[in-house]
This record gives sequence, structure tokens and C-alpha cells, in this order.
Amino acid sequence: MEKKKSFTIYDLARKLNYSPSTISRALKNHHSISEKTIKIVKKAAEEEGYRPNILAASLRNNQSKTIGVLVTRINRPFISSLISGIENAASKEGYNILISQSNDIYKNEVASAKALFDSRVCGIIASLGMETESINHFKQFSKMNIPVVFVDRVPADFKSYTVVIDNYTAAFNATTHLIEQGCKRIAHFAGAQHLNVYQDRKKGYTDALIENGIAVDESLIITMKTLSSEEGETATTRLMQAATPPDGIFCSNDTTAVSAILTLKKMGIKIPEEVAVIGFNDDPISSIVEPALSTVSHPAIEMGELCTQRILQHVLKKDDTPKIAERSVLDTHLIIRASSTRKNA
Amino acid sequence: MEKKKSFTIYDLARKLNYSPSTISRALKNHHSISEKTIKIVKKAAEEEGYRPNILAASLRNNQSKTIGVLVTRINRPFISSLISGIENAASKEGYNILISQSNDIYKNEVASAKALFDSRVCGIIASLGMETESINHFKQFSKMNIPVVFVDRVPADFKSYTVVIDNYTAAFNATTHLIEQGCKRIAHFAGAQHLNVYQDRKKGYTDALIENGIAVDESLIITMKTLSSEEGETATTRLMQAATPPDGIFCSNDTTAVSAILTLKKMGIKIPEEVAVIGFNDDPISSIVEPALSTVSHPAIEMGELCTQRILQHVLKKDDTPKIAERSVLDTHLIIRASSTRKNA
DNA sequence: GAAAATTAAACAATCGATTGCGTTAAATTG
DNA sequence: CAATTTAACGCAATCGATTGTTTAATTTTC
Repeated sequence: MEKKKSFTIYDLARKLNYSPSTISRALKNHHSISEKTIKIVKKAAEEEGYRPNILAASLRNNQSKTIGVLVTRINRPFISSLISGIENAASKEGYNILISQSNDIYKNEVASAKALFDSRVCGIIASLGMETESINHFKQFSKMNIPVVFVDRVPADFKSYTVVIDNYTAAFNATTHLIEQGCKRIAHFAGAQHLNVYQDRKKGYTDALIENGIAVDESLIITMKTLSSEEGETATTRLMQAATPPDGIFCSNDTTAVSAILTLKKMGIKIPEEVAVIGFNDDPISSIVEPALSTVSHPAIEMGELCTQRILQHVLKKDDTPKIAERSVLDTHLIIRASSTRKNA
Repeated sequence: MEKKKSFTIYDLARKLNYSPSTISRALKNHHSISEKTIKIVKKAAEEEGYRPNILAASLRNNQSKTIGVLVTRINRPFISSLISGIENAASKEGYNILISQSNDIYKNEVASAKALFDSRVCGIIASLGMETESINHFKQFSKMNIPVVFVDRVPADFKSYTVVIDNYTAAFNATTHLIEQGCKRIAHFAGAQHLNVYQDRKKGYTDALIENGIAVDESLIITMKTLSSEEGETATTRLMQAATPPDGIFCSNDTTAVSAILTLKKMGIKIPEEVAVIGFNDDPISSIVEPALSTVSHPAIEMGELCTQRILQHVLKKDDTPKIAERSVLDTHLIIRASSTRKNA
């Protein structure tokens, strides 16, 4: 069955014997329309159930009130909270959210970027996929002066807005904490090194070791492709079966950290006495696992809100695309729980 | 700075000395355009980086390829997986997803529904909020023959599509399982009773008791407003301090179930020996908590995909809005873990 | 070779809201 | 009271893609 056609300002105009332009202006309290007319029009609009056609308005104005969001996987704790923050801040200002996920596949990411562009979003917020090395698919936005905000996983050199946490310092502090707890041989579960977040976390880790006079042992650094629990289990097993196993592990995410804890327990290794573990993200599971996982807070909702603010700021002020990457760095803090708290420390 | 205006079919037409209509048809391989022309047009479009303006097309066709999604909170495991399923199925068919969350506030839900309507979505997928009792804000869609799919938390009597699981049977089976494990006094953490899911779960629980010759003890049924972990803790404490505490708890969600487990452990009560616990949803935390939580699978991704299919089916076939609620009921299954497995059972 | 049929492309209206400019009538001014 | 403002509203173009209807050119048919 055909979709019924909707009630428009033309219908309203005909009904009230006004011109469509008067209706349009009346509905938005234009000063050149009399109070009386405005009242009449609004009343009739209400009665007839008039609803504006945003598509038409966007087309005419050449600007939608829709923000595109491009992420890897919606159903991950950090991402879903990020989106939640984006949505809250956006809907408060009357903006909509168009969402697309790449499932960490580069081809999808490119296609999604194109789709969002075609939908004429007024700005785009993106967190890069694991496979992403080139970011040409974001240039179309910049060319049209549509603001791009990269969040969390950001490219190295793209003239845009970025919203990140200080991964380096967070990792440095996490590692230092392990050292303070008496760990001498600290392993690291690193993520894909072409992504800034994992690169920075690794650097923070190595620098903390060096600062404390501990030599970096490459055999203790396990670089993973996806930081999945399977990879975490494999890595933990391998590490612990080595001649000189570690007494601490700093994991680049909570998934692998929890996996490490479960694996260690299965092996009968005491946490944190024999091996202390610290993760990253503060996912819900981190406070449930036993012993509870020490980790680094990741202010997802706040980051999301900030992303939206960046977009709105650009759109409302009609700023030009930043000439350089304009970074916002949010604070994180260590969350110390049982998995890294040694009784005698 | 102003947004640059984009390259349109008019620009292309001028450049190639064709009319805009020819360009439009050529781009979609219309039969009345010669192969040669099609090739020329497509080549030029590619070179010039032409991108269609979906807003214009949608306006003209009076139908967007955008599906609206209205949920309570994006950052909840079930919801985010649901959205993930919706998105995957939609993007595969070239449809976009517009998301809005109500934060379980009725006023927001109404506003979001309105916003999605104004955006001219081609269909809407919704899961009702805790406060929602009236669903008039969805009637505008039906009136325009825009398909509405309610998922999980669905209204009792709305002529639309619904995608649900068989909460009654799942609850019945979960409760029966506890009985089989030797539980005699089974408590129930119930959710808001105006929502079908919680109502059905409660009914499944009571019917299982009755079927097994166990009297329903109202004092063992705790009805919660939001099924939060705080409520779970309070309820658990209260129950266990009563004269005749329960020896089993069937919780309407995993959040309260995990909360119950943690509280019981804190009280020094053995799980499952003294109290067996079973939850609902199979959230990630359920397999991490110790003892691991028995629960009911909730096929979130699959449900999301099905929701999208319902929308597309309607839109593509131009079906009329269903005269009655057209239900899709998905299977769930018990996931038996340690929290309900008694050694001697 | 003229009429009919087919092919290829142009014309022009349309979707609904917006807005610069023009018009009319009422109000103000000197 | 004529001249000028001001107030209130209408006209018509515009945004970009789509599509029913024509038109023009080419091919086929007898």
C-alpha cells in the first residue's frame, strides 16, 4: 500500500487562506508576522497534526541536523557508552544521530563513510577500525567543510578534531603502580601498533619500566591483533610456561585482562601475589571478576558528549575546518582493585 | 565558513551537455538511455566525485532509506547488541539507522518518536521504556502506514509487528530447573508489571511453582522498579534476613542476579548449596561472576536482524500495516552454570 | 520512399520548506 | 493632507533528484 502523503504547510496555507511563506514564518515566530497570525497558524498546525518535513528543510538549507557516527562495533561497552554520550548531547540540541558500524573491516568503514556523507550529515564522529591505515575516506568531509571528530582511536595526522585520553600517561601510571606493588617482571598485552591508543599504551609501559630502572624485555610484550579473550588466554598460557614467567601483566584492555585472570586461576597461580594484573577501560566485567580487576577508567560518556560539542561548535560558529588537529585530552585515573593490590605492599 | 555547495547532476549535465534527467537515468541504468551515454555519464560522475544527495531523492520519492530506532539506553548489553543486529541487517540492504534513546523517561520517548517521525524514517523499531504506559506517540506512524516494530518490551495491544522471546516459557523453564535442583522456596525478582516481559516472567515463575505443587508465597516476590544492582542488593539482604529465607532466586535480569550473588557471598551464604541463583539475559558479566551465573539466553543480535527484516519486508512489499499484532517469537534456552548446579542434583 | 515503430534524450512538474524581494494597506510624520 | 515609514504578508525562485510526457532522430516495414 502506498504511503499516505502528509499534511504540509501548503495544506495549512490553503486552509487558513495564507501563503505558504507566511505559514513557514509564523511557525518559527518570524518578526514580520503578526502575533495574531502566529497564534492562528500554530493552533491550526497543532489541530491538524502538522509535522515539518525535515528532509525538505535540510535540502533547502543545505544542512541537516544529523550527526554521523562511525564506529567499529556498537555492542562493546566503551563504544555503546560513547554513543550514549553522543546521543544525549545531540538530542538535547535537537540533533539526530545516524549510526554505522564497520565490524572492524576496512571496506565497510569506507562504505559507511560514503553512506554517511551521502546522507548529508552535518558532522561525523569516528573511531577507527583495527584494519584502518589510510584515512582518505574522511577527506570528502573536510573538503566540504563538514567537521570530522576522531575519538579514541585517532589517525596520526589529519586536520580535524580529536577527542582522546592520555593513553601514554595512563599506561605509565598503571605500569608504575605494578612496580610499586613489587612487580619486577611485567608483561604487556599490546594492541595493533598502527593505532595510536595501543602505541601510546605500549610507550607508557616501556617508559615506566625504564624510568624505574627495569630493562624492557621484548619477550614479555605480546602484540595482539584484536585483543580478544582467546588471544589473552593463549598469551597468558605461553607467558606462564616460559622459563622466567612474569609477575605482573599490564593489559591494553579489560577483555584480555579478565581472560588472563581466568587463565591464571585455572593454572593455580595466585593473583595478585604471584602475578598482579591490570587492565584498561573499566568495563563492567572488571568489577565482577575475582579478584576484581584493577584498571584505567575510560570516560566514554564524557568523551561522547565532548565529540558532539565539537561538532556543534563548528556547525554553529561556522568555523572553518581546523588547520591542525585540534585535540581534547580527557583525564583518566587508575582504579585500584584486588588484582594488583599485594597484601604486603 | 560556509559549507561549500556540492557537485550535482545539474553540474554534470552542464558539463556533458545532457539534461539532468538523462544524467539521473543514466546513473541508474535506465533502459531508455543508451549504453554509450551511460558509460560517459558514469565516468564523468566518478571523475568529478559526484555523490547523490539522498535528501533530495528522499524528498522527491517521499520515502527515505532510514530506519528509526528508539530504545531506552544504548549502553546496555542487550540493547547495544540489538542495535548491532539491526545495523548489520540494514546496512547490508543500503539502509541507515537513526538512533534515539529515552533514558527510560517517558517524555523523552515521546519527543524522540516525534523527532524520528519528522526525519521521515521509513520504519521504526522501538523497545518501550520503564515509564511507558501509553503508546499514542506511535500512532502517527501507523497513520502514515510507516511500519512499527516493537521489540522485547512490547505493548499489549498495538497493531504492529512485534519481535519477542517467549518470556513465559523461559521463566517457566528457569524456575522448573531450580525446582529440579532441589529448591523448595524460590524467590523471584520481578520487574515493573506493566511491561509484558516482566509480567510474563513472573507468570512463568508462578505457574512453574504451581505445576510442581509449590504454593506461591507473595513475600518471596520482590517487584523492582528498575532491576538495578542496588535494588538487587537490598532485596537479597531483606530476603535472607527473613524468618524463612529462600533457597533459590529467579531474577528477571542478570544485573540483579549478579548483585544477589555478590551479596550472598558477602553474607557468607553458599551458592548454589544454600541458595541457587538464576538470571535472565546472558549479559557478559554472567559468565565472569563466581560462581558463574545460570541464565537465559537472549538472542539480541538475531532479534535486531529480524526487526530490520520486518521493516524491509513491509517497505519493499508495500504491505499495509498489519490489522493485528504480527508476532515473531524467538527461541531462548537455559544456560546452566555453577550458580544453580547443586553437586548432588 | 512514405508511414509507422522504435530509440534516445529533453521538458517540465514535483516533493516541502525557506527566503530575498516586492506589494499593499495602515500608521506615522511634518 | 501629502509624503514617508512601518507592518504584514504574498510571489516566486531555490535546494537536487525523479519521472510522466513530449519531442526529435533513427530505424524498420510494406
